[in-house]
Amino acid sequence: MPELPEVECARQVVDRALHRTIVGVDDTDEFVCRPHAPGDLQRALKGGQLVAAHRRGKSIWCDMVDAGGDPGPALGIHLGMGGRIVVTGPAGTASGGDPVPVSGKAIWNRFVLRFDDGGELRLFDKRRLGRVRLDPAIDALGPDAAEISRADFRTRVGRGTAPLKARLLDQATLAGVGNLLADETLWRARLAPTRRAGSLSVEELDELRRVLRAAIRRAILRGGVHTGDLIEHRRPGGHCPRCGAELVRATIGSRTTWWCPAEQQ
DNA sequence: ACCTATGTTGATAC
DNA sequence: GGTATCAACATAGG
Repeated sequence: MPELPEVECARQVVDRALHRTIVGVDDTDEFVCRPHAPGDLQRALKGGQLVAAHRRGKSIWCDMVDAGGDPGPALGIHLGMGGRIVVTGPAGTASGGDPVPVSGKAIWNRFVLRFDDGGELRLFDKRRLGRVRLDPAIDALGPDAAEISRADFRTRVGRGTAPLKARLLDQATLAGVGNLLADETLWRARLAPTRRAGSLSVEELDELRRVLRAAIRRAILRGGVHTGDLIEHRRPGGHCPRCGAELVRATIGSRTTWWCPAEQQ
């Protein structure tokens, strides 16, 4: 599920793991922890504490201190296509806070921090496309989609010959927009995903930014991008919930894309 | 068996 | 160098 709204919720879950001493690390999943070797993360994290959880786009990273209280490497967490963060409280207490109960095989816990109070932070990810690494390259990401200024949005999004949807999905342009949020936002803005990004007027770009920010806020409040008004209609035979026209489907930016051919221009 | 999937990335070709 | 495209990644579920 993870696009920006889901990742912000996950970051808030990570907040509950702060200031707890790490006594155990399961970093044995070589795909999720790549390019680190098993044991690398354990050595870097054991005995330390997470002290802050940040997010930019779909990436989370945590500031660390070591056992002596000195700054350590940052711990980067990416949820991939379907990862979730679970943080449990001290042993014997209810597992805290996760809005949707997560249950499944232990093998789907791809990375685990165990704290001295008996609680854990887990990256639960059936699909295994999530990722954990030290000192992730956050600078490679564009500005966060929920924070980007109007001026930056105009110059970064409103250029180039790629289809508008591909531009929105480019995390180096703008961080946080995924496939569902892109379709929902373009539908709300009445813009065709096939438009060349550089062909948008300043007015269209400002409106697109306004609609995107509203869609993000709404998704955070309602529990995820899948709650968007268009999303349930993204299926064969689906119709535009505003005008009733049959939606069309195509692959744009190498992702499945649905839109209303009558309204989105 | 075959297809699709809310993401990222490295290779490739302009 | 910048830009754009897409297969590959690992796995589950329809």
